[in-house]
Amino acid sequence: MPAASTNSSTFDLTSAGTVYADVIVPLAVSQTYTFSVPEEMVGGLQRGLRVEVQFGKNKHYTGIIDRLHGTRPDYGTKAILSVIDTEPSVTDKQIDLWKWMADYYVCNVGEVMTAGLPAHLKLTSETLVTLGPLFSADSTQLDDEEYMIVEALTIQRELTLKDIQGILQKKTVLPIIRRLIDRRIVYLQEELVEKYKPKAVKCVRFTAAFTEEDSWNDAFEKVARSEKQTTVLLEFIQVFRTLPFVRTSDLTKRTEATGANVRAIEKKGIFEIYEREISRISEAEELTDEDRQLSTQQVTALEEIDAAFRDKKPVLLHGVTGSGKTRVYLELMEATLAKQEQVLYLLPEIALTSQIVKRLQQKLGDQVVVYHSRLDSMERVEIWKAVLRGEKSVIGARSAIFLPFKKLGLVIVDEEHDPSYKQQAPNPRYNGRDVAVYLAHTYGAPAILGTATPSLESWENTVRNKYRLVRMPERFGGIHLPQIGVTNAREANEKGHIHPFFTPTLINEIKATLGRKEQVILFQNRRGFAPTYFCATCDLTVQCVNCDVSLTYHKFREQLRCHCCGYSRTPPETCPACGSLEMKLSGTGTEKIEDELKIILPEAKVARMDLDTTRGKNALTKLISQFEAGDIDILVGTQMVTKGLDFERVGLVGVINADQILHYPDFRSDERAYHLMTQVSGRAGRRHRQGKVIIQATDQQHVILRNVVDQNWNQFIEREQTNRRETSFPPYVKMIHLQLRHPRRSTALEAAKLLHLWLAPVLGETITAPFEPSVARLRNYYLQDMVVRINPSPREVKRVKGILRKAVAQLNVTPKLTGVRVVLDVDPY
DNA sequence: AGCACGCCGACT
DNA sequence: GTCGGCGTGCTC
Repeated sequence: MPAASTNSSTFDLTSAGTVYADVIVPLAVSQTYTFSVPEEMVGGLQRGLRVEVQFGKNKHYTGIIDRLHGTRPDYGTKAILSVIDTEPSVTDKQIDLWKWMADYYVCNVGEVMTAGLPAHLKLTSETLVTLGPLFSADSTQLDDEEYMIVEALTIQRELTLKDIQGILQKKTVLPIIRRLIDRRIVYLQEELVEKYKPKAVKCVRFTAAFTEEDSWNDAFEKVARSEKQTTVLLEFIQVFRTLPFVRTSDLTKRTEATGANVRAIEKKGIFEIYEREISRISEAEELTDEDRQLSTQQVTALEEIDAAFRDKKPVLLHGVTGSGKTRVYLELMEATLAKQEQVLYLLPEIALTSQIVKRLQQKLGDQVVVYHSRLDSMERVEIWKAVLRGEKSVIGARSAIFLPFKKLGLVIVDEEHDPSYKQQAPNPRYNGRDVAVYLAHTYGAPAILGTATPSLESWENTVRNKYRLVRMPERFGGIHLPQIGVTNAREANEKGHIHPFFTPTLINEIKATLGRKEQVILFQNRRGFAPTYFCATCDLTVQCVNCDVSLTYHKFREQLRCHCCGYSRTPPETCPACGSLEMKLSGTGTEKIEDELKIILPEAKVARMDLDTTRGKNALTKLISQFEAGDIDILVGTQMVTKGLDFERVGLVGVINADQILHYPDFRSDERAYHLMTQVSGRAGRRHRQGKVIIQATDQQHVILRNVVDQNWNQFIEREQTNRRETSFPPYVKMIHLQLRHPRRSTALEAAKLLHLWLAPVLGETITAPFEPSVARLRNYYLQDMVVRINPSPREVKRVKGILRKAVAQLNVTPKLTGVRVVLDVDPY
């Protein structure tokens, strides 16, 4: 159902009278707006060009030309103020995609444009301009107007576009700013960039002469005179087979030897000391995959994928962890690049720092760029332009679907099951995976969705023969499945047990793992120290002032914080209600786990990975590099640790509280639990050694846990399909979620009731009555929800979306209820 | 999303 | 008498 594309080529600009342009403005308005084109601008205008327009009294926006025509509207038009581009910044295909998204996700094109166009390409009158760091007061290159701006900036560090309009005594300043930006003389809202250099660690390996086991006797003879060196050599032989690399520090710490001892062995020609640059692929063992011949499984998969592509079918690649999917992607990517076509490779945001990205970049070189939300906006624009010229392929997070591909030849969506492909926050609430498949379709490009744990949606698409299923059920040579065990979480809370939250089994395994110089990942799906702070006398829980949630205690800042709106306060010492002094904490977050570990294992280096520790631009990369370098023994984290982190030295993964994951009030809870635990298990052990996974749970016999332990995907999916079908949930129905928001609860409720009154006769049983979500107030807005579940046939979906759109529009013109915001979420997560 | 217009309460 | 509260409607 793509929107019809109306190109300027269908309209003869030269023979007509006044030319009009329908312009998309980056606002939540439902239509395009028509501006007249001044005669001198007519030549060279086309769809996709950015123009400066005045919208309302004195707001200037960057708009995109959608259509040029000669039909005079029956209202007065303003003239386009200036044309910002000489070549379109946005392609025909993109505008069509924007419209399709607005239609599918029931929102406005302007909202899609806001999400899709990098900030630097949509200047508004509020934008701040600063002098670029490269500017060297060489004023000879500047014309008068440019000089005046630069002059003003040297006095006053930043200017708004309004200021500049004042300085130049004219309204049209964007083209001048554009020229200055292109020459890197000025920047827009420059962000602080903290530079982080990945570090190198010193590692030890045998020289070529001593690689073989039969030469080791010679080696021992050579070091026989030194007790220390002998110990070091013994230790090395013990560990080097099970570890992908051995750091000098691994040897010295364990043996009480010094770096000098290791260097002495190097001098004797036995060891070789080399620098291992962390986060870069430099080691032979990591390159072997690409040099190795394709396995028969990979060859078969490629053939099947090829056949599916010839049938114009997207592929769901169901490959277990370690089956060698990445190699398959690489083969496909290389073939696409060889045809001078572009590739879009999507990954969940967090996985973009992973080794997979480095592996792809290593193999494909500078033909690929990485695009994600942590880039600053100048970097974004550079990538945008390179992609528009057709020069680059992209590895990116969901927002990469917005890039202006010139000739897209392949789309890969890795970890397709990952819920973070769905945008939750502002409109458009799109699913990057689904948009990517549609995008591929519009280019006639093949699409491939890969995962070890397919989503029910994609699985169902293979059942309905919309997607072709390709399986890779076997692990690539020598990689072991982790051994998964469930321990009774109650043991951790038994009287007399000294380590709260940790069962004896888990503690012992952590110690054993650290003893082998391997690393541990612990998963706890809650950040902060404790999720509630309450009065032991009257049971009052300290709540957020803006939201209906309890505040989480953060020990680091000694603060209570709201995880919904960011509100924070110091913890009250006495109960705000009864004045009691007995204020207590309950529940467990990552911070508490981290704290406790530091007490139990004082010599271990413990770090935490959650939203709080990864906020800065490079904080995440830094943490990952440190973990990879072995500067961290135990990593405690939320969801983040489950995704795409492939560390060679992780020997143990622990799930602190599986009950929390298993008993989540949501139709997708079983699926999410299965995915989460299977994915986190995949972090344990790689090819050097079998990893271990320990799941702490009260309900040890929970059917999902059994499936995870047995790695029995077939049983899981069959049961889940039956459940969803019997209870009418996606993928067997199409789900649309409606949420109403208003500062007054009564108004929100009244609006919800009215909307339901209108919709119920048309939609019948398919719409629920309004209900309050579990968090009934958010950022001072009261919420009312309704859920629509309909037959997923395209015609029915289209009909219902039309009805919903109309009803919402109607609500927005109903007296007293105009202030009620309605949010529609199609295919919610 | 802004922003102005407009119609009711506490102040110089 | 006016300043300003935010409900309402419009932006080509």
